[in-house]
Amino acid sequence: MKIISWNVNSVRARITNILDYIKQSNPDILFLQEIKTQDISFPHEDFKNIGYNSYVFGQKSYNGVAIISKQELDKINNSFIKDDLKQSRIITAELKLKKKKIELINIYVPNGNPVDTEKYEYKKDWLKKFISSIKKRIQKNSNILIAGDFNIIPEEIDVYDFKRYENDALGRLEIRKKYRELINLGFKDVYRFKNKTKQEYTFWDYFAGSWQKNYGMRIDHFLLSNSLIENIKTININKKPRSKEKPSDHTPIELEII
DNA sequence: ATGGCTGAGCTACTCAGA
Repeated sequence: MKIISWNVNSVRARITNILDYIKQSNPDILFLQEIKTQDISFPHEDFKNIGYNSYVFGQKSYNGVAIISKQELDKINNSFIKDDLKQSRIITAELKLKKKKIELINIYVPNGNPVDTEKYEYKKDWLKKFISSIKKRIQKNSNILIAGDFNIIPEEIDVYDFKRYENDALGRLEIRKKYRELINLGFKDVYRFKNKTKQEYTFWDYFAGSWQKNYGMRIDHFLLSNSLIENIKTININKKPRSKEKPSDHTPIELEII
């Protein structure tokens, strides 16, 4: 079972790249973030034509998340938290894997910049609500997979120049502590669990030749509840899509579970 | 490097991203 997460920075602007990538990587389930469109203008047909169902929580212009899946998924839910700004940032579903029921949670965490503004407060509040909901969920179902664009640099190793980001909304200790708080509820950051010292990134800015200079950061993550650790087969950051024409600024992170 | 580049909505320019 291959599950992939990718912030595509507009599903419609990226549709050719996305379809090519699906054909090459053959995921069972694909989490998309920043689809930047409403449900009504989501390219459902393009995914249907290559054998995938689409479950979409979109909005006009900004944000938006979707789950693309070969098999039909149950219990699709777009109200995992109460979002004060009513932004489309979480979609959840249930996956049956052998005898386990796994709650799939696809997230697009607010960016939060600039710090010391209402945007930063929104990110903090959003994370607080999210952690609180996860705490409740994990008491009912211990099998949880959270993946998406967290907009959090977990540790110094996860960015090309930490000093530049230590007071940024992605790297501030206050925000990184939220990430640790979430993990301490009973999760593993699968990439870091499998790669203790490796320095790889999932995002590179469009400007100033960031990609060419490898000025990147690791802000897209897979968290698996401790109950599912034994199911991990591989975790991989696939840099190829970032090198294509008209790329997203993020690249996919790929998880295989058995 | 609080910049520069990209996309949406719309057709001139602002907002948002990280």
